[in-house]
Amino acid sequence: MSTSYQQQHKAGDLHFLKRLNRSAILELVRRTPGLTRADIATQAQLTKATVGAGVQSLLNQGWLREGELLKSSGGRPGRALHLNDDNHVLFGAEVGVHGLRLIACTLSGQVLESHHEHLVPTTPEVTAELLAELLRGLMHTASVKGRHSLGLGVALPGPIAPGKAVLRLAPNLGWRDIRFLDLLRPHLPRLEGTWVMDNEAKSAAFGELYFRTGNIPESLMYVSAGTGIGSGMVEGSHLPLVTRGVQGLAGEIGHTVLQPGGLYCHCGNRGCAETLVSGWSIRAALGIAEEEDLIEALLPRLNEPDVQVTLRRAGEALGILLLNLHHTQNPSEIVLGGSLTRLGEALLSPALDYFKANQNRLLGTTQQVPLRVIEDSTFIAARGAAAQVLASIIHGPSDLS
Amino acid sequence: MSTSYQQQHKAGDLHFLKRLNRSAILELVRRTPGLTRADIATQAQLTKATVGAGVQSLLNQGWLREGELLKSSGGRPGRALHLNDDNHVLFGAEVGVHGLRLIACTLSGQVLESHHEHLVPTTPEVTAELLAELLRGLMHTASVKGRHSLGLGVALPGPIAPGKAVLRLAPNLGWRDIRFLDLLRPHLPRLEGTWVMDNEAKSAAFGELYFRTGNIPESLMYVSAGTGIGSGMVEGSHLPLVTRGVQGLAGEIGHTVLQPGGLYCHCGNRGCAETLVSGWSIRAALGIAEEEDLIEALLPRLNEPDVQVTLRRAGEALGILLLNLHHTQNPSEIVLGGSLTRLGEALLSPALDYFKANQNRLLGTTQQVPLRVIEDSTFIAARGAAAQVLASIIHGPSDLS
DNA sequence: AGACATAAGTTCAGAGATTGAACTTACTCT
DNA sequence: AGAGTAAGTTCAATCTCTGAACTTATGTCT
Repeated sequence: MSTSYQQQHKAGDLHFLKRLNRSAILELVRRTPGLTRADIATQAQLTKATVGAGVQSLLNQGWLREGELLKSSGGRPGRALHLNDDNHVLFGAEVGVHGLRLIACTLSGQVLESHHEHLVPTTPEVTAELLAELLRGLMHTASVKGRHSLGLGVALPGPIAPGKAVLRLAPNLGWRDIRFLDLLRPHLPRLEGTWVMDNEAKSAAFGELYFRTGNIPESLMYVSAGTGIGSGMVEGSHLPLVTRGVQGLAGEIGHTVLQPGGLYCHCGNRGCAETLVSGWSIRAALGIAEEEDLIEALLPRLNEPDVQVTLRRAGEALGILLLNLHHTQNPSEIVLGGSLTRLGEALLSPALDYFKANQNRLLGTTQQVPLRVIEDSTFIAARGAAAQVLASIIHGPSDLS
Repeated sequence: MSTSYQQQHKAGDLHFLKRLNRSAILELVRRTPGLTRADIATQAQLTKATVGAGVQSLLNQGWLREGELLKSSGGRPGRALHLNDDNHVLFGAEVGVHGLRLIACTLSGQVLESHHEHLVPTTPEVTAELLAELLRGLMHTASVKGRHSLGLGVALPGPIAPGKAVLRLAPNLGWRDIRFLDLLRPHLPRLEGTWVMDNEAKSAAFGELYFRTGNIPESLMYVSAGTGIGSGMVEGSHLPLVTRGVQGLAGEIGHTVLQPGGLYCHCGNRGCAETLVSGWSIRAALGIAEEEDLIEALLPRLNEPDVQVTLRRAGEALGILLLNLHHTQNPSEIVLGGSLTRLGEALLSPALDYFKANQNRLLGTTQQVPLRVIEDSTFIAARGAAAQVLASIIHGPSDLS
């Protein structure tokens, strides 16, 4: 199951058609900044007249701005069009196991303000209140003030019930069946626009695809390696959809079995990927206490043999996990993030080596699936949640106010 | 990457809108036979006038037929609408490792004719010629003759290059980079309509979702357990899309690693799922020759201890595979097919038991993902390929001639 | 049986979005 | 300076959907 921007099997009236064309124009400019009206007419297969009218209305509403005059190739030069980054603001937040991350960004994903609050979240209610306070702080900064808010996206560390805004489970927070947005809303009556929430790996995946310009991959998978292991898959370069699954369990790759009959996992099954590679399994293997920051504790110890062995084994498991995703969903691009990437080569080399060595076994080609590692993924999920807000407005039923 | 029915980021003109509304009406009646014009107007959010005009044109073109007068609830009774199964025919075929399967079916997926030719395909060219001959035979049967052909779908046992009609690899046929439709076309100049080809598990998955009426699952996964193991995932109940991946490797679950450092697979890697559960691994474990039919050889031997142990181990691996898919893609429904299902309980019980025992570990719910086993999956993929033809016409750019 | 209520389906003038052709604008090349 | 080319605008024509009025067909109440 995917996020659908139009759940019903609706047909369309003229108003719908107009909206569709406006959002097609906006998408084209968003993906290829500097397009001219003539370019849009060609690519969207609309007439110059329709595009002219559509662009004009998007200019008036503050979504687009006219840019420089382009070089002529023997005729009247075209006028470049760009997203208008000055009028709107998107808010994104992530509730993580070790802290709250917040950002405010523009239509093109440019970060205006960000904040990372280190803390271990307690109850959903207290966390919501604190997050709301921090968001109010962001709203009143100079670079944000005066902009029209399009909405707020919240990324959470666990599966979300599809279709409902319910966090089903966050094992590392001890939360279950939380309607987090409902807890947040009373504290933020002034934050206007669309509110959405999603799983952190799915938000991250979405943002990595959605804010990209130029050549957009057909699909993208984000693997989030932290306390647990999760993934998010986005498909469709033109209208990107996040795969969720009936129960929101899509991407719970930490609980795919890699070692039948292996160690017990906290989920009760044996041999889950998380028993081999995850923050908690590394802690368990090396005896690092919950109170210590795992990464800070390990970085000075990377030369110790037992640390090296532990990370190499974990890395090998991560490599297998990546290969299994390659043979299950075969994304156009893989992005690896989460706090564990900060451990560097000791963990990543075995993983990337295994993946490279085995990804072409079936087809015998030399084509490599691009795999990018994000060293600092602090605000990736929060920014992705903001991207989801924008997408739900552009592709959703609303009217591009 | 998914099959997209409109590859570009096109916007729409009035003609597009009309086509969209016609196909929305057709889809509604297809999914809910017996709908009235008034029902359609409600569900598609169109006015009675628009629906009336649309239905009239679909009636004239032979896609719909008027049925019985429905019971009135205190007003004029509505006229039931149904797919018109009398005018069109869809052709579907599967090239399998042990034979060719062909069907001709109606718009609603009702099989008109079918044929199963047992043989081991040789070269692509010879196979194409033979398949063409068999298809011509189907075209001239009484129940097919006179119908307007909408096209042909061909299912093949290997990954297909996305966007191109190229079979990248069929390990069990020894084929590589075959443009099968191009080989077939010269022999079938009279078979009109849209031609498509796809991987057999993907075709099967598509057909299982697409021809269903009533409550349509949001997604469906078909697991094909035969000589090798493959899967196909379809998402979106309203506009179903098959997940393919950049290289067409999505669903190659036979080569996900279940046992790091395990047995060597024919792909060169170690511990692939196929080394634990597949036609060839069962043959290897029990020493059954290629020439023998695996199923026929085993059915009389199900009481033998070594057979039971082998099948139980294979079944357990299959159970893990299903659970891993559950935690990776979380389909709304799983359908298990392929020749191995004919082995019955000995193989299936361990698989289904493991899946049932572990699928709810994360959320702690009691909700079960429906898992259906198809005992006789002979024509499932061929019929699915026919479904893909229909879908490409209804949702594609063509005009519902 | 007849009158009334209710709901399905049709008709048609009107609204609204895209179109295509003609036109204007603006730059390059000779 | 003039011809050529391409971008963008204008506007009457076209096409589809809409909304309200109308017709048709059945159930229900008296």
